Amino acid sequence: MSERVSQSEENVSLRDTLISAGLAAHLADLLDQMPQRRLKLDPRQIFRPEGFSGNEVMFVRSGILSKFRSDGRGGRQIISLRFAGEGILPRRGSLRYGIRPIARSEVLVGDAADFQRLVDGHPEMQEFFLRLVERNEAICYEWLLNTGRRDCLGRVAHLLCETAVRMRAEPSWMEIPFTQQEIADITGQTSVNVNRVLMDMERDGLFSRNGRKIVITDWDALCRVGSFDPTYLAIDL
Amino acid sequence: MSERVSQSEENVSLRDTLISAGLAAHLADLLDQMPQRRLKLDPRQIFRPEGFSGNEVMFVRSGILSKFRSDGRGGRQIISLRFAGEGILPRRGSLRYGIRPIARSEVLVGDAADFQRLVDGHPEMQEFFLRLVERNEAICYEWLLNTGRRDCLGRVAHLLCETAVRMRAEPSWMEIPFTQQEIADITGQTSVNVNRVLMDMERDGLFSRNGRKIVITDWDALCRVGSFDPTYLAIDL
DNA sequence: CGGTTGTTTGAACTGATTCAATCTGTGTGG
DNA sequence: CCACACAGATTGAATCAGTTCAAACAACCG
Repeated sequence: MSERVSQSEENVSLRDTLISAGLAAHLADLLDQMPQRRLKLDPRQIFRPEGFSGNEVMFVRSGILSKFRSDGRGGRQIISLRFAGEGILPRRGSLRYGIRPIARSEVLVGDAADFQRLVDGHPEMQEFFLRLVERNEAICYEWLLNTGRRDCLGRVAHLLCETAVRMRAEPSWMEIPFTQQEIADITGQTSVNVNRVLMDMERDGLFSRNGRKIVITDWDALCRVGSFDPTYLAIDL
Repeated sequence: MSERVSQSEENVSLRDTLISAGLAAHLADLLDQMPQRRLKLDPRQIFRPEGFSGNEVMFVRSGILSKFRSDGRGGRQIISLRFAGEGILPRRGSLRYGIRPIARSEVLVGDAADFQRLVDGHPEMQEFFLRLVERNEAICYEWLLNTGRRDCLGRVAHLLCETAVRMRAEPSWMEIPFTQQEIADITGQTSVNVNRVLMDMERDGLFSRNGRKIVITDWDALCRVGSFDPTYLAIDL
């Protein structure tokens, strides 16, 4: 599909990221030239509160955005992630979720109407975004299986695998972008337990850690623990 | 939006159901006239196994379809439901989930290509299905919050509320279409616990039961327990 | 240096699972 | 109409995975 883009590279252009995600160059140019604001977001500051208008497109240039919902009692569930090159499409009405960057992120925000015009005019682009929507649906189903049926080890392992693939991490290592609290918010657990799971997995020889940086010593075993099969993340078939 | 269609009525036409879901009559006619097979499905018989081709459209005329995934060890997670009038759109490649009717169901199956032609030719129809896709995404997010953050009582209450709305049940009562095992498969629990939750809720005066038939005595309280807010299920805004 | 944010650890607790048995309702065939 | 089979619902007891609360520790940053 696409050549590997280093995870450490901070200044990839949106154009390049879209192209590496499978969009034709001339269409990526069109999106790149759409009227847009470029915003730098500080990590963990709420960018859009729950209930905000969905009348805008967002593309992640670098970093990670999360969609989240809060339950009544201080809890928070992260329901979706957008890595660099991925986007949040417009929705009619208001969003039922909030948007919060995970790491320091750069985002392009455009007008829903402009985006709609572009997509309507280019069936190939429509096709591209349809695929992304399908991919997001597949991810959502995977997460439902994760929170619904897998045990704590499986949940975290699956998330790590998915993250490694979506970040296009080097085969051997990656910098985990999440705090343990965020891993808990994604997998429906508590940070305390996530911590214990991470230590268990390290003890079991799945990877070794140094702060957020982990060296995956046994990728196959990690996939097995998380029953992870990456095919659902592929965009080109 | 739409007039109430009785849940007991078995022989509603797809056309009517689509219209009541918000599709213009002449477009509903077109879908109705598309080449299609009509199938009657027995409850709980797997209709499409996991990994089946996604090269077809399905519309539920009556009954309920479920998308499910099995974990390795006998467990099963239901990741999505389609009630009468709802459909499963084509996907490129193969499905990562299986399809299984909940109740006795009648389904229309058409060819992906035929469907695509229709949609491409009618922007209004495209708009309609886009909205349904967005609705399904909203439901999926709601389920993630459900399995991830709510306790067993909240999960079941939320499911009951959602089901009542999507079945267009009478305000006062409904026939629960699920076995307790299926409720467990949806909410990420065990059937034993679901049973206990149901008895608790009955004891708390949220509803009274007679077999699968429940009379909801306190709808507001049920909504509160499940922190259910039906706006995400609306199609027309 | 002090403040802040995130990680690690322990101990007590509890919500939910597991396993196993019983009960109930429904449909089938004799 | 009864006997039987079968699927689903109900119940109890033991167990355990994961939470809760609280405290200590580490890393980072102005």
